[in-house]
Amino acid sequence: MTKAADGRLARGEARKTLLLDAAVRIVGEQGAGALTHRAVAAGAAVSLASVTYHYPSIDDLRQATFEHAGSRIGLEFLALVTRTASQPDALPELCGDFTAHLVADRRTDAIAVFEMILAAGHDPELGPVKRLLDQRLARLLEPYVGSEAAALTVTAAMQGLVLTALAPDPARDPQWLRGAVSDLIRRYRATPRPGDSSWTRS
Amino acid sequence: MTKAADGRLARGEARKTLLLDAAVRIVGEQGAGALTHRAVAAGAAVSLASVTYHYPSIDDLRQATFEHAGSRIGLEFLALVTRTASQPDALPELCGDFTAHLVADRRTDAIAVFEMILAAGHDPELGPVKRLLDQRLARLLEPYVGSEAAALTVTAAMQGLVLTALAPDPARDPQWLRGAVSDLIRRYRATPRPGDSSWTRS
DNA sequence: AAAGTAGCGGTACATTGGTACCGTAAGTTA
DNA sequence: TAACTTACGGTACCAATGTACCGCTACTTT
Repeated sequence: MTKAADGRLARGEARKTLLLDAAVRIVGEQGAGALTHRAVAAGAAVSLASVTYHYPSIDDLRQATFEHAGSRIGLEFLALVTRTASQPDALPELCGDFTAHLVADRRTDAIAVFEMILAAGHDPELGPVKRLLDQRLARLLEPYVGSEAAALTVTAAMQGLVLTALAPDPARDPQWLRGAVSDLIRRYRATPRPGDSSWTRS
Repeated sequence: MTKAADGRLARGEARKTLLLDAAVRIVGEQGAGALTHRAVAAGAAVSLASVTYHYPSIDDLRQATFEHAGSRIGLEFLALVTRTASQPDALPELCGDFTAHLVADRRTDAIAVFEMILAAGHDPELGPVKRLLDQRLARLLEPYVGSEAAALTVTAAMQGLVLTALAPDPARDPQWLRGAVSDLIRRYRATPRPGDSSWTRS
């Protein structure tokens, strides 16, 4: 065989993960503007050259960071929904819990994802990354809300709720997001039955 | 009276508006990271010192830019809702039109507002600015959706829809946002009547 | 063993951008 | 008219940053 296991490559991949974890933390805590080669090097306690070696240009670093953050959130959400596939009625509450925890923990990867979404507005290169994430999230909701179009709408609306909850507001109930998200999803449930009490809010 | 009209002050205010208009355009087109004293000076065709005179630090410039963008959108939305106060049933469609136009025109002030919202996540100084805008928007929807809490939820969800629509996606129907927004608001209408055909989607 | 390559530390250079400073013209107040 | 203030234009300094380059080490292939 022409290629065997290269210990160096494995080490490189591990280093990349280390760098991207640090990068996501930086973006989440200080915004996309703070993402620099040097900041990542300092955050991961490695040399500048190690960062520029794996991500030569700042655009490389940005894109990889956003993909990393997006895939982390996406996979976690996938795990959640898969876990509850047997109990579709619990989906609204579970999504509420999921997003509430995301915000309560000030998960830097969640914030980083929004930085990416926004950057996609004026950086065409990031558009596909955002669309892929949206489609993954929407597909999980599709069985519950009925159509792909409705799933995309709910996905986008959920992002809006999370975005608002991310801005600290001492006057707002910390549990607001949980209720708002579950309520939102419930309102988009497919085939509403007018007599169903779970359709209208209690 | 100790103070009379100072022509210099009036000129300064006019210059400030000129600067902020350029600043909003820059943020909307290139993101918050591109907002620099020099970029604004170039965009407004004035000297660098003129920008640093009115906004000595970059934080001053950022905050003023975000307030400027937020108030522009807020006032426009206020005008829309006020204009239609006599026909509350038309609100969903009008909001759909409003947001659709915002995105279709790639309104830089709209994009700038989102940059602000996101920046408020890690910049406490911008929190109040965002809250003020949200409250203004929510108050306009409150009569329609019934409660302040629901109005805030709809406001946040709308922002999510606009945010998604701002990222260019050739595969998505340009009219998607209009329908999604009006549908969203309709789903949050107060005291839904199950038999009403406008409640369920056609 | 020889050659090649991935990973990475160190250094350096040019650019960008925040900010300070100086001077001046025009308008305002005393 | 004299003093004062606003609103600049011009210039410069310094820190941060993107990026290129050199060289060394360890691992892999031949």
